[in-house]
Amino acid sequence: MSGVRLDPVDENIITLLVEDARRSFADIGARVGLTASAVKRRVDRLRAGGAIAGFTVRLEPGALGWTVEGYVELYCRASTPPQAIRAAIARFPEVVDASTISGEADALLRIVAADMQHFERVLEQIGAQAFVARTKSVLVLSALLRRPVTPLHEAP
Amino acid sequence: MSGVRLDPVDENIITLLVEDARRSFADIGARVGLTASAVKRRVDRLRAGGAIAGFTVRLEPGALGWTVEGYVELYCRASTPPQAIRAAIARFPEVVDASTISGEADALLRIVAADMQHFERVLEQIGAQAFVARTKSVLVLSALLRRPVTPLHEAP
DNA sequence: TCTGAAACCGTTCCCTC
DNA sequence: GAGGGAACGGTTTCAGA
Repeated sequence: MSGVRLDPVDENIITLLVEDARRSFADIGARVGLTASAVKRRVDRLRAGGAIAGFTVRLEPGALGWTVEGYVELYCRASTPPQAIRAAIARFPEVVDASTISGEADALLRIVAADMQHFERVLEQIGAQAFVARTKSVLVLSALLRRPVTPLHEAP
Repeated sequence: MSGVRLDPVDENIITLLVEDARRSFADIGARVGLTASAVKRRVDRLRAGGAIAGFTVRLEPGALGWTVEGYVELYCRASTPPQAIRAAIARFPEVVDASTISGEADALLRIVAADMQHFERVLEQIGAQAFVARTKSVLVLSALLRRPVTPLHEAP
């Protein structure tokens, strides 16, 4: 699956793109010691290999009108397939992150809502799904850290 | 704080940039009915207003060698200031997301590690911090959904 | 892996609405 | 205040060596 080998130059390029994805290849090349076309070829290879999934914009939820954030643990009825969970929650744009997890709960969702009433309504609608036995939620009080995933820093 | 007003054209532009942040202004303009310079002015305004925090690359953790992911609840000793938590966990590059939360625990961390041994070692080191009373962690079994935050879809 | 040239794009300025 | 159009300089993207 992960058929990509990254050398230190690739990691430098990725780090620079994490900081600013609209940096020019010439600028990146000047920092890593390559020409623009050499950088482009490496980026193309990283995209083809799947290490780079795409380029996107970092948005400020607060500035877009999203002021309430919370996590919701989902406890599902016996033998609910993960795909059923996925299909049901994908209909809610407020769910920005969802994983099946170990432990007592079956899944953990991260929800971003415009305000508390909005959050509550989404929570009710999710709790009303047929496969949901119960939910347990916590609100985010303040964001301490929000980092993109970067290349391996050192051997574990 | 959120001194930004977004009209439907702004939301279209942001949606297109979420899909591909390296799209040219001319290409975006052709899709929203503006010229390249008009699009640039709007993007500049969105950046200045804080709605757009920057441009970045979407990476595939698995392809970069990160195979284990988990959530860690932090239970801290009485009156640990959030900034102390932040300062301590910021030293671990494996912590990609951290928030103070309501409920019994004080903070929730998301950790991305190379393998299970790596995850365990990070967990031990975080648990050994002076202000940490105990931790409770769950492993991510599979990612169901991973979405970027987008503009308001409809009125809440 | 680099060079070079052509096409393309980002950026700015001025004009119009 | 916001968009259109043109012009300049830098960038991307090929070919070819």
